Amino acid sequence: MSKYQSTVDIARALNLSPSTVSRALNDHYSISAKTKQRVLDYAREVGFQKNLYASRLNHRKTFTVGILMPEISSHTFSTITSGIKEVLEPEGYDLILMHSAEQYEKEVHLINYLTSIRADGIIYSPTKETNDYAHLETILKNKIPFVNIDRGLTDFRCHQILLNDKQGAYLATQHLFDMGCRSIAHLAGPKDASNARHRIEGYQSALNANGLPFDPALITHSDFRITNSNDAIRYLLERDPLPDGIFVVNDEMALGCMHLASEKGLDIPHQLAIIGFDDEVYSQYFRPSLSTVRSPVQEMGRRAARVCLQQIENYEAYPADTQLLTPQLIVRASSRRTTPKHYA
Amino acid sequence: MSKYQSTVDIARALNLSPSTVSRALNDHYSISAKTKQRVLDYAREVGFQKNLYASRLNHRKTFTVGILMPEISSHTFSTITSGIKEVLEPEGYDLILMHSAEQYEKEVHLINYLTSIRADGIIYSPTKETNDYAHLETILKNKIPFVNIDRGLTDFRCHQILLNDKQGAYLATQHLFDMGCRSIAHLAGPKDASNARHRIEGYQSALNANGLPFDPALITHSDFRITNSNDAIRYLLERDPLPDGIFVVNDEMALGCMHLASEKGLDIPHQLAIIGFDDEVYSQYFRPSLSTVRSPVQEMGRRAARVCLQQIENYEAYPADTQLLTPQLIVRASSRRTTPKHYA
DNA sequence: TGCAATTGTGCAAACGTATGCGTAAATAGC
DNA sequence: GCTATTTACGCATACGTTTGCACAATTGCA
Repeated sequence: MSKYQSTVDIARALNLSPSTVSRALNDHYSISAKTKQRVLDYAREVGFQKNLYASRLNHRKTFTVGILMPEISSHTFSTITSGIKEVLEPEGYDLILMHSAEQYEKEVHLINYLTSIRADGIIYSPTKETNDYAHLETILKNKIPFVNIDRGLTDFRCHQILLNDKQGAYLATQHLFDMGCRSIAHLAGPKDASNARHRIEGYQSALNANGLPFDPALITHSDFRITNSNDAIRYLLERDPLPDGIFVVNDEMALGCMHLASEKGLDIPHQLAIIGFDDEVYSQYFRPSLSTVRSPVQEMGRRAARVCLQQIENYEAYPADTQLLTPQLIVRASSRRTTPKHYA
Repeated sequence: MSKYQSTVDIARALNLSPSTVSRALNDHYSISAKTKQRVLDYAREVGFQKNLYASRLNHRKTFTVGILMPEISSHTFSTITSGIKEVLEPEGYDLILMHSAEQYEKEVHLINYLTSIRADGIIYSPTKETNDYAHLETILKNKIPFVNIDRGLTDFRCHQILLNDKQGAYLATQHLFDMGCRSIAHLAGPKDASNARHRIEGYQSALNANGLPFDPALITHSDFRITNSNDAIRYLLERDPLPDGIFVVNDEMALGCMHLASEKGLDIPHQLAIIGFDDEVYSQYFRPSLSTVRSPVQEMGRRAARVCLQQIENYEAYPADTQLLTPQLIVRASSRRTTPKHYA
């Protein structure tokens, strides 16, 4: 059975008091070099590890920040995390990653875990299921530094760092229009995901601005995963007449779209122009390379971390605020049908 | 300043003793329904969260398992994690993900963190820099359930779940030979990564088995990332005569390889056959679709979790042991030059 | 009405580490 | 050689929660 030694055990073994052992382990000035050496040697020999539960019982600050994400397999997640690390690790914070796997129940459990270990701050993104924020009330009541990212929260006041999804979708749709597309379909995300909704809004807004009618038959929903999207894609590809452009809610599904379109022998981009969203690492290497909308995800992580730090330093000084990041249109071969000047 | 209320605070407010409050919060049978309700209501009102540092001070078991990975952006990592969750969450364990970012120093720090919070088990993969295992001695000395995965540890006795990388590389190289390739290059991984080394061994072994000479000029190294591999890829593509097949150490770099080869106007697979390793999600959607070697990563996670559980239940009963998982050859368009019967 | 059984609550100790304070021993200063 | 200072350590307490035990209050039963 695993059993760590304690400072008391060490004290007994070396005929010292626990306080001396504790001070020796923490390199306290008042302990003689000789005693320190004795303690350190013995501690190493028995594989001593401080019990954090005891150690932190006295201390207000834990120097840990929790990151809770619904999804960990995408480029977006790992890059956000990387941005967060960039800011928080130099400040001495440990990062604890937790994964809610798009399940509300787990999210609640893990938020409780993070507050129970008295994380100094929490950076969070909700699951697709999340529409009750009762579990976040505790965080507000205790004034825990908290930042919501990537997926917006409606009717809950807190710091948020979001992408301007509507603008990104607008850019993508406008681009397809500029490339000559006049029947633009949208392969959308889940109806209950706020960023997917905003992308639909941007899509509609761009159609509207260009005098194109909004045809509900040209929009279909799936989740964000390529493996679950074949039916939705086929629905669009088998329409008659075929749309001449598709704005896809993310690159992963856009990939599936290109794949099935190729199988059908469609010429991309001339028969069908395709643009995705997210600029995954692989998107530029595709044939044809995939046009997309890039979100400054690393910057999103950095900002979230900074906002978290500010709250840690002075909670009251920073009232809840939402930052909207600006997306960038990336034009590649999957949509480049002509080359008007402004896209040169 | 954030300040949680304690059971003592609640007790004072409700004119109860801390023990009654504690029992009420834990739904202890000996507390009256009325008192429980009073406590629960008040606790909710003030946003009470149990202090885990105090709570776990008394208890041996924490029901947490730490996962420490050098890299979190790949499909491999997220799938392994998913396999681990599949086994451990139903058993009631919380999973704590930590990221060493290929830095030995961080690895040491985070291993210490995980032992300090008395994780019931640790599932781990070393960084590329790791060749000193002093920090793992503590784990052995305290008999902490521990499983190393994906990247082998040399000269350190512990439970390991690894892929048979040599066999996978052998399969890939043999396949290129079967497709008619007679000048097979290898775009390898970092020299100090054990799985990259094993893949080189498998490559050499297959050359040898087929009577092909090993030409050191046909092997070049890079790290595993596509963004850093252009020079290495160009080195191979600019050789004269051009190799007629390349076995690439992972799919990500194979993608870069296909991309640059296409830019040079090479016909894949007929002038140059390419096969990768890992079967990333996007590989099958490429054009040409990418041949690869698939590792049962989900199963790797499941097995690691099971081995971890066994140790938690009875450490002594399971002496250190290494399991080698069998890779699977996935033949797709990037290497399918002819179609001999056994690849039909 | 008296006594036993049951119910609900409080007391006190324990978990392991950190730290203010007290003090004995060693050293310095004259 | 005596006092003053410094050095090195121990004592006691605190952190917040849990839990064995004691006990008061209530109920049940004859």
